[in-house]
Amino acid sequence: MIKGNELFGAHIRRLREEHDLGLREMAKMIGVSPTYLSKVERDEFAPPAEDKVRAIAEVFGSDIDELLALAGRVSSDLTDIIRQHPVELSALLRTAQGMSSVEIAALAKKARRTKDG
Amino acid sequence: MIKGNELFGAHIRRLREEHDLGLREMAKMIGVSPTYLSKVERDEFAPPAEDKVRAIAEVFGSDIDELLALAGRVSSDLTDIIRQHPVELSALLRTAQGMSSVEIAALAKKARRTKDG
DNA sequence: TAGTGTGTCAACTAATCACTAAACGACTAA
DNA sequence: TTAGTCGTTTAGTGATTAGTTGACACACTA
Repeated sequence: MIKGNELFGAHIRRLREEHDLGLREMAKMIGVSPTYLSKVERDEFAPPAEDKVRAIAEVFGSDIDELLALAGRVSSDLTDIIRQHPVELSALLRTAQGMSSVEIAALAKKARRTKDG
Repeated sequence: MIKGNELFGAHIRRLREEHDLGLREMAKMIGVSPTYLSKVERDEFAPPAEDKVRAIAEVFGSDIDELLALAGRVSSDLTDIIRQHPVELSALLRTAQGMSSVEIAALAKKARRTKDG
């Protein structure tokens, strides 16, 4: 889980320490230099590119979309989906603006029924 | 309306010619150089940044989200919305993947009812 | 006390993005 | 016939993104 208003860097540093993982070791796992990871973890550098964020999510078993959001990004497969029906999906998303997570989840459920059944 | 599989550049060139607008004149309206617009229109350069695409949509009265989609982009306010509820909205969008425009429009309508009460 | 592991600092960099300036040939109108 | 307009060509540029390298100080331990 992501704590309060934890920034991306602080969040992954906490995860890394909770998993007793060294900086160099983790850097190797996600394919960046230790120096870079250090700066990212202290939020001195902006969060890395999408593929690196995905690698991090995989290491810790985090939800990819949630971690990408914390990194200020949106998964590229989602923007691809929007570009296929820009008018309708833009309207849908703007309506979802201001709704609660529970309400949106209910809407997603309704969508699944519409699609399957 | 966007024709068949018209690229961004070809599309805005057609719009411009239909409106009897000169290249230099339009370039001035949207705040770029004529050179740049010429290259964009022939799809030699990638579509411009979001603000320029918005300016173009305004000139021709096009739907902004539709034109942004043709430019390979998604409005930044939409990605902001997604980042506020990444888990739920990602699920919703992936479910919408493969649905028809009509089905998605119906879902958006349902959402509006949910929201308003 | 030499060696190893920890994170950090300063200084760069390669690639991509989003453009611009100036000159050019073809055409038109005066 | 020269001045004005059209879109195009060549040759760049400044800003941003997404990182890297190598040296460094500190703590532990054999």
